[in-house]
Amino acid sequence: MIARITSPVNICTLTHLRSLHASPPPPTDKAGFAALLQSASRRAHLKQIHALLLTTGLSHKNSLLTQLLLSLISIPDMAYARRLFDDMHKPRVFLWNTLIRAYARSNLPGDAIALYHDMRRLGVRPDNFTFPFVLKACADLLDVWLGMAVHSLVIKFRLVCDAIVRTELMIMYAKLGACDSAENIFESMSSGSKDLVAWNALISSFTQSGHADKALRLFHRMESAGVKPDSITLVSAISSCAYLGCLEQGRRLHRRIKEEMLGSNVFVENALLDMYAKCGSMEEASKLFREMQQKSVVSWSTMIGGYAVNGDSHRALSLFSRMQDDGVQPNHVTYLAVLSACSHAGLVREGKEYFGRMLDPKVEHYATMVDLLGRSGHLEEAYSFIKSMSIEPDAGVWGALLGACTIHHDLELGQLAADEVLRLAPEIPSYRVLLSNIYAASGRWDDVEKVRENMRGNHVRKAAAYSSVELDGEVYLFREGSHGPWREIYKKLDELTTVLRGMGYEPITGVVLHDVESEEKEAAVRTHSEKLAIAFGLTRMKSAGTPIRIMKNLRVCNDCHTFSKYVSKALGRDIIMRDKNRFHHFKDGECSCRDFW
DNA sequence: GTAGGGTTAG
Repeated sequence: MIARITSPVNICTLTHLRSLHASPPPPTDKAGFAALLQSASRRAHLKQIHALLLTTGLSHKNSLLTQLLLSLISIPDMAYARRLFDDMHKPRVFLWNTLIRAYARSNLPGDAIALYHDMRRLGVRPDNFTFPFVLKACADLLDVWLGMAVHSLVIKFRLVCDAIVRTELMIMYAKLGACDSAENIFESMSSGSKDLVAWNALISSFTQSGHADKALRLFHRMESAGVKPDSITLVSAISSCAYLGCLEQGRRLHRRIKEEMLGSNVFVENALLDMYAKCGSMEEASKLFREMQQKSVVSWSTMIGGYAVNGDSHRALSLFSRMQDDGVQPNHVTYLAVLSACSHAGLVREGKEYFGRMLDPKVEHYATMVDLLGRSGHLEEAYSFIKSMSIEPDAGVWGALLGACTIHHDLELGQLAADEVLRLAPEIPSYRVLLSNIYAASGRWDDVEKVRENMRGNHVRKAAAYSSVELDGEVYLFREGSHGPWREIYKKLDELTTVLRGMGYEPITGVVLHDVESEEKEAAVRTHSEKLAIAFGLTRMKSAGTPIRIMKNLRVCNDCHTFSKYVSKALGRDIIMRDKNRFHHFKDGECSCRDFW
């Protein structure tokens, strides 16, 4: 009888029988229940088994309830799992850990912490398994005080020497932005316990939290210490190069992977594709893409997104159709890349068609559509599109409308979008800057001042603009008007400006938002970080065939854009500039964005 | 019976 119930087919039969006859015979021993639990995957089955279990007087009921709980977590049905847990008599630490882990993994860090508190209140002693889950939850909550409190408990329970707990502590601090604390923990490890996973954990945490420079320094230190990188180390190192725009370093890593047979796989190759794309070299990206033995949906999406930001929307879209011909199913990131390709090229009709093909568009896809409509001048349509949304628009959606209103100088709609954006994301400075830009463009300096006053009052600070250039593997950083040790750069810039003026270049001072005289405005745009970077590139990179590659942390201004076009024409020198949104490939006085950005 | 590191966008 028991043997018959254990096969899945017979469970179906059991359920079927139940519907025909009132009460099928339930399993009578532990093995019977265990087998039933193992083969039941549906919530309804588990609930039936739970009900059956409650009616039996089995001595092993507790271990069966544990199994049932594990099954519920794997579905996952956290609410039901929690009810079951609360009904259990004195659950052991294993179960507490399992439930805390389940909350931490289900993106419910607050529930994980609350459960930890319940556990402590009932006097259950946490162990070395408990803290990795609790620390992950602290990191996800972005709560540094809580993280520090848990750290002190780790010390109290004498678990600070546990390698895994320590790695998790390190990751938590890095994610919380406390890089120094993360490094201190790393340094406190003996060289014996600094294993590859510990190195990788810190390097990848730095990469993912926007400290790519720290990640690369640590990567070099790891190699100096004689630890051989594996594919996971390489992914982080390559991603850091992508973030910083370090093409030379990225190429060097690629060469080493081939020559030294360092462990490569599709993750590493995807990171390389992205690095080439983010460094503005789609030629190298597509060469690698052709050579790749195995391509995942991420490989395709990276290439499509790469072509999109580099201004080659038509290649992006034809790659998208090739991908589908190859039978690769696009995911929501692929669609973001496709829509952004349409947006960068102003392909409104195509964008609408692709959007229409999506079964379950997310809020980011709506934001990209608003960007596409608004950027190409269909502001009212973009606004109606937002109003017709079936999901709640977020700050990104309204921000896209605000950005479009800034481009097309629509003060009224821009004001409306800004109100929504500031309500939803008061802490993001770039949106306030956009609003002040609209006011400035309309000459409303009092309103500009009000926005700035408000930013000061709320301690919201605009990110300082900078540009960077990589030379011989080193990154050189330039800030607006910075008078570093580079007198030659200013000299070069003056000479260049004179030549360009002779060709018809006039500084565009509309981008200067201060209400000042035009001479002062000219002085302000003269030393924008992009121009300093260009002058630096020209003085230090003599080979005319090599393009000057510049990374800008914010959007490039109209004047620097025009300036760069003139430079590319006057000197026959290509300039490749990555800004916050996209690439600008300047060649023979033209830009790949066709002045649409 | 439970634990640490990786790719696209945001």
